[in-house]
Amino acid sequence: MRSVIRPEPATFRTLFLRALKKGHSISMHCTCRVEYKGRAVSTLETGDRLVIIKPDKTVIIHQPAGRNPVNWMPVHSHITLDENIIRVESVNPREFMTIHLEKVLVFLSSPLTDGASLVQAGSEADMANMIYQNPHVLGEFVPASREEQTAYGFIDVFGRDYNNNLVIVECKRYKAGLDAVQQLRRYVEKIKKDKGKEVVNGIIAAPAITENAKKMLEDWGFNFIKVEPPMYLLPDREKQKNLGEFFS
Amino acid sequence: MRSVIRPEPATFRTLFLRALKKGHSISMHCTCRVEYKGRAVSTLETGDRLVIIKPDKTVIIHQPAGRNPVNWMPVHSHITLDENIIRVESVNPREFMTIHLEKVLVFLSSPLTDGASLVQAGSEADMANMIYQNPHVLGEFVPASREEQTAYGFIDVFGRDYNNNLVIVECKRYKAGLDAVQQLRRYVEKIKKDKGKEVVNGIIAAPAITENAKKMLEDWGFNFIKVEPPMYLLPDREKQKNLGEFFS
DNA sequence: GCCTAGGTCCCGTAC
DNA sequence: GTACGGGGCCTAGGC
Repeated sequence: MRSVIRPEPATFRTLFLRALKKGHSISMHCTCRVEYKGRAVSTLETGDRLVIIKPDKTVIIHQPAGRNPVNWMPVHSHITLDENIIRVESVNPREFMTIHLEKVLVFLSSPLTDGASLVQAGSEADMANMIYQNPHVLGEFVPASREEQTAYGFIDVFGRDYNNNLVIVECKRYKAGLDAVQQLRRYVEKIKKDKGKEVVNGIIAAPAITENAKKMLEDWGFNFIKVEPPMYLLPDREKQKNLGEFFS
Repeated sequence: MRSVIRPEPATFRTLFLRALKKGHSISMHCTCRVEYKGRAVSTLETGDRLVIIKPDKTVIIHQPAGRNPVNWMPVHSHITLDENIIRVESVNPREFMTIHLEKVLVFLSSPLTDGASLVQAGSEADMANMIYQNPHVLGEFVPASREEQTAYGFIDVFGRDYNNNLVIVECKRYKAGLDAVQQLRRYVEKIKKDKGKEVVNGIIAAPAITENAKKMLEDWGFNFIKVEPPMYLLPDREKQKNLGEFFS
């Protein structure tokens, strides 16, 4: 572990290359200019920033404000140090970044070890599971399959209503917008066409829906049902994939 | 500017609170556990991470791998230190995060000053500008308005073909997918309906298009035209906003 | 490798 | 404030 304030250029280069080679995590506060060329082109003129280099060769540059990095390079980039210039290169997508160091204010490196991974609940998939296990939240709904792949995308939950009509459910963990309705519409049209069904019902299951989306939903004869995403871990039930039988 | 390896708890608290108060940028490598509750809920068990706290009270936590933070809190959060626990609270959206510090491996803070902002080219807006200034790239196309916010939505480029039919152009800086086609379809349908036009043509202008999207595009009688986003800064031409006249 | 869709998406912009 | 769409989006999951 090393931490050096205002290292001399030679010292910095030694520390930097050693940390890079050993796979340590590097954090440095520095004054620099950044050039990027790849999917777009950009220049960031001189200023003080935080530069992060991870053992997996991800490079992230943060200005002193905002949640998102101002510049970055993806995992598994190729990193070299050329005098006071850090050159970063990526193959796929093909992109380049150069960090022109004017001053290294602080250099810091440590061998961080982290075996944990985030355990999380409240996703759209959790919602789909919850509906599948508690179909009554959608009223007259009998679930049949979950996370079904179609040529036009994934369908969250599949089922029938009490009149035996097909029902397609699109879940959103947040307030549903126009895009959610379009997505549902795409699935319904595809199923109607492919299966030659006259009536296929569509449901948006979400905690809320925007005005415009509600209107478009009604224009297409679909329904919105208010459902909150479950904020707890559900018991893992084996996925049921039987669309073939379902349609027989 | 401070940099301390393995600070004592009391020392850490002093340094942390002082940096927070002074609006310095904090970067620390530490062993910690993280709990989050808000739009979702999550737990990240103990491991070594980089914790960033910015002067604008953004909090970002990075594991030693991957481009994205594993946990974060938005700009303008409320941050307090309670013994060895950093508590972070946000009002909108309402969320909470706690960082349970086990060991501070390195603490680092500096008063970073950065007045620069990213200058970038190659965006979708750049594409729309380029098409507006060089309409011949779309063939028989006469542009009329650009990036027009109308009751029908945000349409990239508007115009007519040589038969005087309305044309709506949707630009994508990357390969266009199903969502792009549906977006175009929505705009075209809206214009047709609201203006009582029989024929409204739709164009996807993008460097490429997926197979399924191409198929859906053709099903709806729209066209794809290959256009690359301009990777250089265009001369800024004043926006022409005359949709009202255009439709008269 | 491509395609599709989710994300504690973030972010700007128009209303 | 909400709504809508872009992003060098990133990332996971299928094929």
